[in-house]
Amino acid sequence: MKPHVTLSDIAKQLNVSKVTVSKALRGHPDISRETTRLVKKVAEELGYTPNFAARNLSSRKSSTIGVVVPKIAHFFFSSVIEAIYDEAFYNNYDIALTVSQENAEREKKHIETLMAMRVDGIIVSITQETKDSAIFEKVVSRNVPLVFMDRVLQMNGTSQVTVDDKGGAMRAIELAISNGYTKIAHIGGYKEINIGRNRYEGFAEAMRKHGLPLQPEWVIHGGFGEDDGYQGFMRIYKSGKMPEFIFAVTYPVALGVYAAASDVGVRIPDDLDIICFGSASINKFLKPALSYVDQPTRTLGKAALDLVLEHVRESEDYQPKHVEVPTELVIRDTCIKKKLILDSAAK
Amino acid sequence: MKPHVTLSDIAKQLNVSKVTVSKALRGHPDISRETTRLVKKVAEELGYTPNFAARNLSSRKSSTIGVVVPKIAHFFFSSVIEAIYDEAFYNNYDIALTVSQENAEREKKHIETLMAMRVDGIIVSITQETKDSAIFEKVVSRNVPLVFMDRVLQMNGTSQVTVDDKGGAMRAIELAISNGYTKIAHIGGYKEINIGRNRYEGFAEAMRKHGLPLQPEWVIHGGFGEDDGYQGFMRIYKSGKMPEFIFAVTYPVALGVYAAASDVGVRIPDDLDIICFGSASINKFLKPALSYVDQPTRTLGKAALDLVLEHVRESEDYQPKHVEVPTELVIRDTCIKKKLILDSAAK
DNA sequence: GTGAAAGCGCTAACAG
DNA sequence: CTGTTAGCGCTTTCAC
Repeated sequence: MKPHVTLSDIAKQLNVSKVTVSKALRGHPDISRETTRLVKKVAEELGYTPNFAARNLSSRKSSTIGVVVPKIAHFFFSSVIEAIYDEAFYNNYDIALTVSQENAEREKKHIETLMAMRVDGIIVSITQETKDSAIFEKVVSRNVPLVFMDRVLQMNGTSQVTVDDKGGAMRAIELAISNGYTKIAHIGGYKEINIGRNRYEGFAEAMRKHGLPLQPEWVIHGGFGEDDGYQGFMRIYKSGKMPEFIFAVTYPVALGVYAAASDVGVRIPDDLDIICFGSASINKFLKPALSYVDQPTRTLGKAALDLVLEHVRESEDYQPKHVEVPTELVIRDTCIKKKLILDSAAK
Repeated sequence: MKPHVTLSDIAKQLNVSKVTVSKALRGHPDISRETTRLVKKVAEELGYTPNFAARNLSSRKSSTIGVVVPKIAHFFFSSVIEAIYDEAFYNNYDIALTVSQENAEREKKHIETLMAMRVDGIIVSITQETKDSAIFEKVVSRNVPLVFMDRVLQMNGTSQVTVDDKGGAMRAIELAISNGYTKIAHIGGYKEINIGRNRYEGFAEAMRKHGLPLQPEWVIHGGFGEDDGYQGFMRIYKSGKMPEFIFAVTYPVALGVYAAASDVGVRIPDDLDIICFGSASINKFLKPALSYVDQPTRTLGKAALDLVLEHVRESEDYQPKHVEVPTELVIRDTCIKKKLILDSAAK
């Protein structure tokens, strides 16, 4: 069996040139309707499959956007990714998706692979541990459009799509305060990364604004996973000084708090109330379902893709942008006004 | 700025040929250590990035495996995918991941893209609605190694990796029976797809074996998502004939049952007990945590990748394989022996 | 409307 | 050990 049908095979059969076939297949207006029809028919019959490697090499573009995310088994990312896919599909682009597993070295390797693939642009959400921006500088110096998404690095020549982390955090804390809480803890992410830093700052600012002191025992910094939530709670618990309320930096961290609290017999939300940043589709099945600061994942994914494409298309002196999408407070079974209700009941 | 550094640029600078550079960069033993060192040094200095399109075109291979899954925001798939990535990484392969969104048309398009990319092999988990195997026949006829994973199509020339759906389902039902239940319902998947069919058959066979009749009201067939679970429960509920126990075809379906049950005031596991196929990392935070038939997702992903690579490497007359990985019953807070305990307490 | 020529950047096969 | 020769399959000019 001949390994692969090529343009020439079709051309030969029709007694036209490769060029005609190439153009016809791409629907180029140069070619007459009749010829186009014929070419397509024969291509179909022969079972022609274009060779992207050849096409990309020759055209110097790939019509694919590279994506690097730290995790995939995670509601936030898988949801954003679906949105990116949909938007790419709609724009006739392919996505080359890679997963860094929160590992900076892998991240670097993936970006190198994407550049070697000559993707038209790259969207990345950095790992927890990414410090070195060298690889990203390299991307920029190659004139490959680069968009940071959610977890970003501040860099010239790159666009960014983030959520309003600080504002969202502030409103969450203010909700807690308006519910009567004053002993408020924060299990936060690394401060080196924007989402960790900004959510912390929103927390701190809201506290300051309402004259509440920050207790060092009640401010924890760590990673963004369940384990980190578990450990974070335990550190607070063992300090002997229990807060009334915890603001968790991510949904998984909040889940970790649930697990830890349950292990030591602390009841949520009665003994300890909680709110977090982000959610998951399974939240409605949690008892109690977490109230949370909603991150519009689809908006985020779509915005990220639109930004790269914008950059891809405008070429030369494109001015990178920073898009910040707003958050929304969603109230479920935690952080509700029960204290106030109790207070008024006591009267 | 010169768009891209090429082999020739390096070659020129060193006064050697492109071939020498090419070989040196790939660590070919032909080239002396000294030359190799020099070449690599210059490549680094110049910021050389290989061009995969050119490499693939010339070598007629891509060192990448295509993957098509129906969903990504889903614990089962995201976990399997992580395993596939890890195994590919370990074997120096790249993964081209695509998501069909349970849409057969997209699935087809993705497979065409992967073939156009000349991936070395393809792993696919078909959509709920995939009927037509034509596109897969095309893959096989092109001699592209094809491995079906979890959701499979029975086809000559393809390998398969599945879990022991029937056996797992049987054991789940037998557990329920041994716990004293006789009124057992099944909210199942489409019977056209192996996982739906086999889990149903395991259920049916276990029932038969223990002399329990199948009530038509208690056997529902539908999709694999939360909605399907919700609807399925409601159909059973509205039939007026409530079972004591439900076997849900997937974890999301079970979640849908939770939601529906909660909406109509049916308590789980007291009024209605349940078990399901598959789980999720958040299960431990559910109240009650679901007992389930565990699918070893990492094993599945690794096996799928190993199978494609095996096929890729053995070329010619490779005999496709069917690997079936065993399941395990995991007991959490549902389907426990409470009925027996009650019985003995009553004596 | 169509085609001839040239080349994208790399590797395979062979020769030295 | 190194280099020469020939493409891989396609798209781009630019003629006709």
